[in-house]
Amino acid sequence: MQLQQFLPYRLALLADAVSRSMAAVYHQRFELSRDEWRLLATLGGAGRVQAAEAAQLTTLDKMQASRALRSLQARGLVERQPDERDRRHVIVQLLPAGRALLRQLQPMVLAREAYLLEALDEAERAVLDRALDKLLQRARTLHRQG
Amino acid sequence: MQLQQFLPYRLALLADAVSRSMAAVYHQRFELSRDEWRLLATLGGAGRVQAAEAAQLTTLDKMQASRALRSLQARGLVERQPDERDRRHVIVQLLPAGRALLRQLQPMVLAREAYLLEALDEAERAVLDRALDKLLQRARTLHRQG
DNA sequence: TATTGTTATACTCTATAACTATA
DNA sequence: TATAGTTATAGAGTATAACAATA
Repeated sequence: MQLQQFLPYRLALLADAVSRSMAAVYHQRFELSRDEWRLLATLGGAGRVQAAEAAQLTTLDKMQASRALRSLQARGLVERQPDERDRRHVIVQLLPAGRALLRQLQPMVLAREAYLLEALDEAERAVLDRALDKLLQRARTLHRQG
Repeated sequence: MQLQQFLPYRLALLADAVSRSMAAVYHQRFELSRDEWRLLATLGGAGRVQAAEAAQLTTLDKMQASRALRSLQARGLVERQPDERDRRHVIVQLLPAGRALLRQLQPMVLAREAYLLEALDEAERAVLDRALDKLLQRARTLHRQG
């Protein structure tokens, strides 16, 4: 068995390298954690959402989301308000400062993503796109079964 | 921007799900860490190698490799001996117990990898194979440049 | 009694660098 | 003085569950 050819290993290396190349922007340059960056990006397209919804959209659990949102609020980037109709819920939304930061950050990470994808032609991108979905589905099936 | 369509996010989710589906075997069933599993798999195909070589083949740094190898030795799975020609070097190799464990473990993870890849036809696998390499190359370029 | 979100805590990983022994 | 490997340690991330407020 060749570890270098083992799909899980190759995916781990790639995801790690890609993640680091993005973190160079959102972490080193904007001092956001990965979770904070994910929430910011999601809230940028989502308007007002419940905390649980924001967590679900970013694949964070409620605890990770809670901590990241608290930190974003402390920096004045997002607002958290109790939902008046059910005060157990918290409604989250970007503040202008968050929007401004996102307007700076987003083009930079999208440019990096574009640079990565330039390695592939249209047909290859289409195959990759479907392959990632299919593999994810199967990996989750394996994971559910233990 | 849609986080769900963002390549780095999708790769992270996939690599994480795939990694968990493999850890279900090597970790939960055989009580190996990811680093230990990587070293075991590599030593299975490599014979006697220097510690630094083993580290390089598994993309671990010398500290991670040192710890994982110590733990594998403590369990009687690998042997570490000083190199008589240069006693700063450590030569590592699998012991029979390590080989036996690998013979049990390897078919299980390879079966899981095969199940994942069954989601794709031959042409798709070929494209994925090249795409992963090309993306890794570009991600590393980005990472080197900061 | 159940649900949402928060807090506490312990555990694992990671990163940096100091240290040991050999050369 | 340089190298291979080990050890120490601090920081970040992760996982579980106890907890408070509300329903």
